[in-house]
Amino acid sequence: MTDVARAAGVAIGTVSNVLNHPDKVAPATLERVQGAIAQLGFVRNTNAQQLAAGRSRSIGLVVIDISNSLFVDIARGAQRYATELSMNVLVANSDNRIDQQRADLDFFDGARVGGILLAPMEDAGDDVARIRTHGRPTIMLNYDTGRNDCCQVLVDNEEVGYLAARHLIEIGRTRLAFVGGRDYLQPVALRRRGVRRAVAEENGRVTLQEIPTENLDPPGGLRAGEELAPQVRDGRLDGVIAVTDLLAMALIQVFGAEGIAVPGDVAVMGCDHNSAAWGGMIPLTSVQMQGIDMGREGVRLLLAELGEDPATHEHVTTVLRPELVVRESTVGRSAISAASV
Amino acid sequence: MTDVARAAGVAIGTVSNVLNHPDKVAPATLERVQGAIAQLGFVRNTNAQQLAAGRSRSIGLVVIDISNSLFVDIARGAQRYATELSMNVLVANSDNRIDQQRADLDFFDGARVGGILLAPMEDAGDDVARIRTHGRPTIMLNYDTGRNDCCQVLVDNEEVGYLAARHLIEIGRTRLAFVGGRDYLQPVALRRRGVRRAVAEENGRVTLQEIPTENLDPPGGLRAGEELAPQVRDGRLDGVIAVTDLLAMALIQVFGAEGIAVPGDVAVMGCDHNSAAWGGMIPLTSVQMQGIDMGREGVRLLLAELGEDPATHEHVTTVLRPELVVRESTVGRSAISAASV
DNA sequence: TTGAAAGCGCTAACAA
DNA sequence: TTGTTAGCGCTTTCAA
Repeated sequence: MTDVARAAGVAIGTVSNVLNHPDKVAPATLERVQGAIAQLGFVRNTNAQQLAAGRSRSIGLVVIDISNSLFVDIARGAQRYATELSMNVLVANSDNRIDQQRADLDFFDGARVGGILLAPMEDAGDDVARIRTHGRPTIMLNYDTGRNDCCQVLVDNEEVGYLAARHLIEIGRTRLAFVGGRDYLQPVALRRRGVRRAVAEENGRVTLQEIPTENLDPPGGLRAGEELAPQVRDGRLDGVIAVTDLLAMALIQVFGAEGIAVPGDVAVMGCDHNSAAWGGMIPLTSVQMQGIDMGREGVRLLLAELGEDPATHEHVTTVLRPELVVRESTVGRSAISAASV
Repeated sequence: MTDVARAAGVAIGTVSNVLNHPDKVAPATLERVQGAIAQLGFVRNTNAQQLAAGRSRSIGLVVIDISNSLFVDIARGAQRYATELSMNVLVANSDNRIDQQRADLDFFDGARVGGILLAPMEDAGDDVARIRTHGRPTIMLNYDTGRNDCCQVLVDNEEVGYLAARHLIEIGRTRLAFVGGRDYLQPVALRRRGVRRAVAEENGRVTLQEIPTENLDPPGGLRAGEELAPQVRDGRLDGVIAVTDLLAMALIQVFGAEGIAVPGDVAVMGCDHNSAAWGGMIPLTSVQMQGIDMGREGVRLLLAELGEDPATHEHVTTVLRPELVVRESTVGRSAISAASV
């Protein structure tokens, strides 16, 4: 910056003003300094800037698994909104490791970012508390701490399950199964509850069986599929809600191999609109998790919290409404325009 | 840090030594200072540290599209290796926008990271040159500038095409088609060349037709599939190489809808082992692009360049060998153990 | 409107 | 082995 000042024949403080308060600088000087900046290819040192200014234009985003498309969407949404506000989002991927997640949080803490967005897998209460101690707001994405100890952006996972079950019921399916996971995972428990509610509303006209699986990966789906296939043939089952798209795709694979038609014999749908399950033979009906909105809203809440007095700040929780995405696996090809592929 | 010094009853320089040169500190003092650090929950300010030290323990990774699993793998590989070296990788996603890519590069330049890994979509020569001017090494991943103006890590894309075609030939397919894109995309041109070479080696025993598509997305694959389906029925085609996995999945989808058996009537394979195409009805044979290795090698080259005198540094290009991944879409279920699902 | 100078929190050379 | 101190590149008063 000293070089720029010399080249433009002004003092270093003026260069700083050109960068930070261009309105406080005479037009002629401004132009001269900007010329020098361009000429020298000057890029200001963010470290020094942050150190001197004591504030940051960066936001740290820590996601537990970047290979899940929900988190990619969150990153995208956060990034786009931050760009609009001329802020920056840095992404750290914890690669499904809880110790890495802690390291990522500490890194951003050390970098003195303005705030942190955290999309965790499990509870990270201690880490968040520590970082908050340092005066850095942290927003939780897609995870309900249940403690009202930070702002949160959630999707109404019970509504996810409800929407899924309603959809199957509305297309005339009456013998349903809910496949997936175990209730210690927050989203599983909530989606299950929503499914039950939708079924209960039908006063016995619709039946529901629940098939837990060891985990949420395709192999679990294959086993569940083998268990369910005979029921489909016997007419005891005509609609399946898998708690994740990956599970749904695995089920469809098994049904296909067993000669069962989807959605003819059985409609199958997922619940998290995961692009890792796209491109399959049968496009999957699912429920959109609003990742883009989640990232965007996270940034918004973060900035709101940054703008408030920490002493009086009240944590807010934004709950997003999920949306049904209807594709072939429940209604068949006929009902969908070719354009939607 | 002043607080830590006071709490431990030492000078601030000693705290710095504890952090940076623990061997230069008496064990008793060391323990006392570390105690104070833990007690106060002190996290050192990376900005100040980098400013004072003039070097950085961070690496910036700029990827053009984080929703492509190759780039996710690259990030993972880079991250894991950097962690081993107690360095940090920050990821910026350019979201397929070239101006965002430039902004990302400038951001890392401003943050004075140790070096930059760039996995670009198109040429970014100007930007890289500018950043290099600032003395920051930049390594190109998965893109050959053809100018030997920086270190590069590439996959032998001609070999990708060759491996793909060899595989189909080895399982007895003789009437092949290469589907995909246009040659202005580097990987497409190279893979096509590899396919041609494999076919040429068969001295006319194998035929090859080439079907360009408008882009590399599923819709392009649907159109190509409709063009090819009649040929399969006539027996004029028994093996297809799609230049991307997404294209391959779209082809399989069309063939399925037309009642054509894969791989019975026609074997179909992709070329980039993209997880966005997993979970489909028919697991896809493809060619592994070694993303993890690419990220890892990128970090290695970066550190090597950082360790050398810039004046004498010679750019190196590492070319990774792709690997065939055989799954059902070319050899059927029988040939694969159920475990591989 | 511009210039001068005091720090931001840390590192590293040097002195004790 | 520990303490002292001069910057690192910038922002931001305050004075001119």
